[in-house]
Amino acid sequence: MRIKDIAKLAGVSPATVSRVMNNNGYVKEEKREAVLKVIKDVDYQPNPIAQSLKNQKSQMLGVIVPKISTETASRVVAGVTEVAKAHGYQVLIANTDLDIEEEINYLKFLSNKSVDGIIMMGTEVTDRHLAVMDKLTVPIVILGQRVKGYTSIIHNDYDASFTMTEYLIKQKHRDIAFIGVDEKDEAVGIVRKKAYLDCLKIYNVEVDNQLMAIGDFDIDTGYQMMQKILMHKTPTAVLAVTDHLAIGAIHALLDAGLHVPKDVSVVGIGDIKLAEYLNPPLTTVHYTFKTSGKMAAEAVFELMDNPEKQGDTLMTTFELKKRASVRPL
Amino acid sequence: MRIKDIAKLAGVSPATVSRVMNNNGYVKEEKREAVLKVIKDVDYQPNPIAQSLKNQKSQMLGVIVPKISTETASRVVAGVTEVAKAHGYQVLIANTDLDIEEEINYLKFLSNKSVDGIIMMGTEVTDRHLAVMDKLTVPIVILGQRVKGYTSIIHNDYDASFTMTEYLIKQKHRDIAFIGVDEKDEAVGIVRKKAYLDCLKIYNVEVDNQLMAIGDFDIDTGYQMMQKILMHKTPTAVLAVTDHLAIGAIHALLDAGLHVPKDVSVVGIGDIKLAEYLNPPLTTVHYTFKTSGKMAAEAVFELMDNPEKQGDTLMTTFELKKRASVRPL
DNA sequence: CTGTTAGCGCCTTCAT
DNA sequence: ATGAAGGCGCTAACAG
Repeated sequence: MRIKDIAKLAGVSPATVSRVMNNNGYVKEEKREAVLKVIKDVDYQPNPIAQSLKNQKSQMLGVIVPKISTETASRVVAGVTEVAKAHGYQVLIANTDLDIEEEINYLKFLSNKSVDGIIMMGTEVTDRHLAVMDKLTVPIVILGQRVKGYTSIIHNDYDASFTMTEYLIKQKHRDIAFIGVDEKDEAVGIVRKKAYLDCLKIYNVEVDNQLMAIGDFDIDTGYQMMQKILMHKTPTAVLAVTDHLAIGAIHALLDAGLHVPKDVSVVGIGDIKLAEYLNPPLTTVHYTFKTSGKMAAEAVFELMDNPEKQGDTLMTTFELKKRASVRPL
Repeated sequence: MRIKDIAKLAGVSPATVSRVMNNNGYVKEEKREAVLKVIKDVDYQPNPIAQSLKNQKSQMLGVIVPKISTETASRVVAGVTEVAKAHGYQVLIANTDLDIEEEINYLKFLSNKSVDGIIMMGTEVTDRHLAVMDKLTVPIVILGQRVKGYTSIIHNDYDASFTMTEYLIKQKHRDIAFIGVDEKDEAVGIVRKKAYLDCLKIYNVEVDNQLMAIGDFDIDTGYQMMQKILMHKTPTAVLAVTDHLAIGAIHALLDAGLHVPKDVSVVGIGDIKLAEYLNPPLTTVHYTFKTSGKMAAEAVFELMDNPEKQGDTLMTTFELKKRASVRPL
């Protein structure tokens, strides 16, 4: 069913139908009603692709995620879709599965007018990303990392990690192990580690390199890193840069016959949904990922109207969730 | 940059450029190379919207999910995107947030050629859904529910629930509580309950209605339903129809001073990622949601070529994950 | 107030 | 082997 058919049925021209549908231009009341009636009768819906081609707008937002099947990503997407819907937009998901090439491919693909704005939830932003991003004609917002010259929504990783470390120190912990991730991930790999180190320094707590381990993002890694640290020394507390790593660490401790938190306190960062239902409930930092997604989407719409605002950095809030996995000394 | 520009730069006609890009028709080798060079030099990418309009294909799959920020949904989407990518397709996410009206709206919206196929992960399929679905011109696959006349990918809810109940009975449990959900969700609300009841019957275990509670899908509900059941009687085992409900139940038991599994065994269904890391690790049924997503996507592509195959029902496998939350009596 | 026309960018006859 | 022309469905400019 095309606009032409509606026009014929209503005894008017296609232009009139268009005017009625888009509510612009003048059209005599009776004709308007006739058109409306036909539209309703045949349940006509205009072809969005044709509209896109004509309007040079696709009414779609593209979201590039490293791995959709993670709690973080799906919460972000939930936030994005919510705002998108409010603007009459659809959301296109590009799942890169942590493949940098894919990220760049999607960046290119999405740029050709197939979406009106891009939200990129990257882990690593390389020069090649920047090369592609510089040529983009649609607004882009980076989520999770700060990228110079581009609007970024970042989680306050530094303060979060610092606050957490400080909390442990105030509970009189001094032997605080650290389980981190590779530095390729700027926010998680570098910033959270720096905050930990800075905090130790400020409080005059000696840094023991053997109490630090770096690995991947998964639970198993947390388990292995914890084991590695235990071979050297048993800390009184462990700061893991993600909740999953913390869970792995807790299991390694239990398997080593250590009780949490009686023998060793453990904290994470991220506050996954189940953190409070773990045993013991995990002390962690709550990030508002859905809100980040909303902010990112709002920023994109903002940029669609005011491209010159490009470059802002917005920081989301966080909240320390004190739960039973920490014991004061 | 349009095809016309490329044509001009390469000294050929737009038609020739099109032929080169789509690898059809004859074009002299030297011209082909000239075109290819220009395309590479200017990093030209055709406008997918114009292609869609012309080809009457959008190269996009639509996925309607009840709530993207759930582990199930995101795993399904991961599977769909994987298969879609292999076919050169993009994935459009429609997040309904459990709103039936939205589901129907999206069904309508997606049908106008804005996607070439739809995967609907519904909780409830009403007559109004069917009315819209009947008019669809693009293939649709239902995931998670069986709908007559439509290709459906279903999880083997009956056998899974039956197997789980049987497992408890074989561990000599007789007072087996049941925490279910509303019957509006056919697969989870009705089928899993029926399997539980059938199994009790077959093994001549008496059904105690006070040991059964029905509520929502979240952890808190599991907690409350368990409390309610405990007011009546302390069962030796609890079958919760989802892992989240099981987690809530475990907490209610702990708060009531009961140990799991020493005093009460608890099992769930679904095998969320953290199930094995809970304390105690949760005995549950593992569903392959990502695989379901893949199957659904493959079925859609299949239907695009052979629409007459509409109506198949594919059942995914499941696996009983025996973990420490169950104690034999 | 309404209809005709042109064009968004691409692909596919048709003619050469 | 290649180019010109028309059309996918829609909307905006221009007449009238």
